[in-house]
Amino acid sequence: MGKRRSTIADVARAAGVSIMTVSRAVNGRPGVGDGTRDKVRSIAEALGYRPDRRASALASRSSTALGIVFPDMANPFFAILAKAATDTARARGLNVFVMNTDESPTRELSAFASLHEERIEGIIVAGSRLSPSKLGTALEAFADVVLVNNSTTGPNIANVDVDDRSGMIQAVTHLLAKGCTRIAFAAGPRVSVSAQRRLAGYRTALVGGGLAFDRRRVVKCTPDIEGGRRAAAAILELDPDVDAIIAYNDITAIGVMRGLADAGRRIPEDVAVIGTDDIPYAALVRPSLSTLRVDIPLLGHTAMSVLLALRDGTPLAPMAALEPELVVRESSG
Amino acid sequence: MGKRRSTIADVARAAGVSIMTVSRAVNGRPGVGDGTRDKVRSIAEALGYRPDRRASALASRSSTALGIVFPDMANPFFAILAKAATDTARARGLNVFVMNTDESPTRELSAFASLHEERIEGIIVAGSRLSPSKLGTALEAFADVVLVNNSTTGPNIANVDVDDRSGMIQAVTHLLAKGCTRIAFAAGPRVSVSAQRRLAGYRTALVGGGLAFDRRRVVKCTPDIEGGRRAAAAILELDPDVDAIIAYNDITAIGVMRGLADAGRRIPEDVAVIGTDDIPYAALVRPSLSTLRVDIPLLGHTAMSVLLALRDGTPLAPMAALEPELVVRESSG
DNA sequence: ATAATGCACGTTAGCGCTAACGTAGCCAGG
DNA sequence: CCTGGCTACGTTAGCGCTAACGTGCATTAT
Repeated sequence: MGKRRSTIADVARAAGVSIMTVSRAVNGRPGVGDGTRDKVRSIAEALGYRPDRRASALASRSSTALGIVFPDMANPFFAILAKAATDTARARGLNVFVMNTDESPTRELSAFASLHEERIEGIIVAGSRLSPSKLGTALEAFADVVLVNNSTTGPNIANVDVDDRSGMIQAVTHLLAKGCTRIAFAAGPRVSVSAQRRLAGYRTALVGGGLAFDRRRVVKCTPDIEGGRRAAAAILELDPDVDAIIAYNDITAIGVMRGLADAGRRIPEDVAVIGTDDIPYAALVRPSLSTLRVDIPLLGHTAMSVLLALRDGTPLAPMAALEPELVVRESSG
Repeated sequence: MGKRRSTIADVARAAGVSIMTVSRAVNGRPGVGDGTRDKVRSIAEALGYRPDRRASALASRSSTALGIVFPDMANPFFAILAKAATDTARARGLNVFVMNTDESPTRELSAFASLHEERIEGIIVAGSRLSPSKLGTALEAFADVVLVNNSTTGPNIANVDVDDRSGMIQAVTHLLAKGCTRIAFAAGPRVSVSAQRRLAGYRTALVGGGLAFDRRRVVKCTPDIEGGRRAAAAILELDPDVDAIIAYNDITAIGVMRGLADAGRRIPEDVAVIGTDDIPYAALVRPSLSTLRVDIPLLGHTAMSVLLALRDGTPLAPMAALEPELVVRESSG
């Protein structure tokens, strides 16, 4: 069997035409007669010819690969987001490099560098852990950028957001109505913009409800199960009579519930818990988790659609933030 | 600001050397003096030069990008596997295209085609949904292949496996010891090799335990929560007195538990349930799920390490299959 | 002293493809 | 009849990089 893969030149030779004609025929571009196009295509098929996207990108100065960067693929929120985004891209024939940064700013920068070395032009960044200025600088390497849940702006940057503030207000209001007065916040990573927005909503709603905002009730933590567990322990130490904990996201909330259980607290009788995102497991854990529901596949699909529109140069209206919806389950029932 | 990104030629000009010297210096290859190397590197840095990997791949006929293909990124098993695999690759400076096939053989083939167009040389395929012959043909396009949980072999193919058969025997034996006699299997997709292996183990253990193997107790299903729910309903219809259900994987098992709950069955009093994989949520759902524990990050890391070894031409001993470990929790306690 | 070696670099020829600009043949209009 | 315009191609010159093979010079062996 012929080991060497066939190139455009092989097809041209076999078809008795020039390589430009093959290029035009294979890419469906005008300037080829119908008969010639069909003939070239069937010969290409017979030879197993597949265009080399790298060479094509190099020559045409435009890539068919995209990138997506986020902190943690083991978090179902990002996994589902990335799934929706990559599926949307693939429906258009575009491949995507998926970069997991493990919550590390350094690794996030190195992901951007790698993507730039691949001469990727369009990327989605979800849940950046970089400061706005560092992020802004890093993003200059890309022609089109979609930021999910981040406020950094720029000429080449579009933003797709969840209305974290509003969601948080819903959560706090619900807890206040339940009679909770000692509401703590397992706040996630300080560098996360959504963490900051959730904190702002938390504070606004507390004050609006006539309660004092107490910075000591805000405990930052890593956004995973273990971080939630540690946050719960820290909160209990500061205020053993805490009666509600809102968590940065659902996996943190799950950790918080474990931490509370370890300390012998009943949920929700002693302490109510609310998460954010409504990952599929939120409804399944014990007790089932109240949370701020976000349509994650829609978010991912939207982010990619916006990126594709930027790429096409299609003008697009600024997006309204997605409104989360409070889902009350056992953990705050 | 200079919009055009700098190329190797810009660096060469600025440093007063040839582009080959820049190439050698930047890539840390021999044939450059220490002083020259440092000087070139600092000038490259100052100009913001980043090598173009596509051009480099084209010229050197070797790519620094890899691929990973699997059915469902929303399944934590694959998300965690992919995370471990991509992290291992990135530690070596390699980027990876992540392809989600949505359980569709057609999309799996199209993923391979896209990867081939990117002239990817090494890929990991986990949980292929293709027949051995179609898979074998599709994989000829790649120089190095690692198959996770698939028996297809070939000159360029390495296999990394979980010992599904053994795991299944542990599960059935445990249920037999509990006194279960009507043990059904929510079997997952028929095309999945691990489903076939789990079925074989199920059958062997049943017969070994003195029970008859009844094909009607094997109900295939999509490997997700909804599939598990439907499988449970189908199993209850065929045998209302079923006393145990083993599921293809943990998310299927979670669906099975929901289906049983919908039908008013108590778990484990009426029906015991056992899953496979031990995804992080298995321990957290209600009731907590007995499962066959697999070290998923290790599996992903191993798969990528094997791929990198193949790429390097490092000879490697054939791998022993990873042994799953039965974790008994409430669902079968 | 002289040839043989090794090292630090430079030059050349592509990798597979496409943008941009040919060119030849055809048809319409004056 | 010629001009102009169109279509269907072909030719040329790269994209940014590296493999392979120079070249010149200092060092060493003989």
